[in-house]
Amino acid sequence: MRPDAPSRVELLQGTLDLLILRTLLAGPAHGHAIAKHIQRTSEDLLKVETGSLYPALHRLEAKGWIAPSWELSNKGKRARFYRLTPLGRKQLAAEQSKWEAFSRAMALILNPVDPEAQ
Amino acid sequence: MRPDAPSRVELLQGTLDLLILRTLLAGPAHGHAIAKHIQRTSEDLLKVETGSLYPALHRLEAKGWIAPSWELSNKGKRARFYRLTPLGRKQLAAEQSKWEAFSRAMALILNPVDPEAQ
DNA sequence: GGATCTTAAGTAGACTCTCTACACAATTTA
DNA sequence: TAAATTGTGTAGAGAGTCTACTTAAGATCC
Repeated sequence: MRPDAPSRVELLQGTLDLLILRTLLAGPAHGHAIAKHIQRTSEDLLKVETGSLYPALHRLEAKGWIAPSWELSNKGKRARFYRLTPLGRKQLAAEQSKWEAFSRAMALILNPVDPEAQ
Repeated sequence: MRPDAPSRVELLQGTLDLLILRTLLAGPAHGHAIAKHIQRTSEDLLKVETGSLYPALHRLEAKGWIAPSWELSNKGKRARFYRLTPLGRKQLAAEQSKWEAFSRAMALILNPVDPEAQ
């Protein structure tokens, strides 16, 4: 058990969908595993709370971007596995480019190139 | 007058404070000018609506990060100029590094390096 | 047998922030 | 006189994340 979060960052609103969709690109997974993957892959910078995770999964399912099925986890427990739908792949691509645009816009403001910014 | 937004991106919640503080680092400015600076500097990717801008300015003022004073704009109209306070500079530094951490975390997930991600 | 830990899914409600859609006022331009 | 520009502001809706719970089943330990 890790003593405590190194320096956790709160999720910015609107980014969780993208994180979930991107995680599922590697293959189907259940909620618990998705959250762990995000936390581990982000080197513990991000942590998805269950109160954010499950509503988000239901939201994505309702929009037809992911599809669920009950299966057994590798610990032998019943778990709801989600997989990306074709629509979900399109959404992933859209959200990814939206993120890149936003990220670029932030960079433009935080690190201005123009010299007249006195 | 520009025909229409090229491809505008919505602000992610929690980033406007950072954008405002960073803008004021270049010197005092009034609300209208801050919004225009953000839009122009981001190459029209971002646009701050007045319904977001003014509540944000009042929020930052209430927290002691910016300080207002009525002055005349260069168009000769009364305008509320805000300047960064010392506390505001600290906050700017904190939010900037929070953004960088978050941005790095997103990159880790969107572009995983590890090859076992099958 | 009972207690506790781990794995897994879930809800309720608070909270924050951005947005749309307005109102208001002064000045300039047509 | 009308309309555009500059500038500040509010009300209310909507979205999404958080804290703080609840429930359940299997595993482990005493």
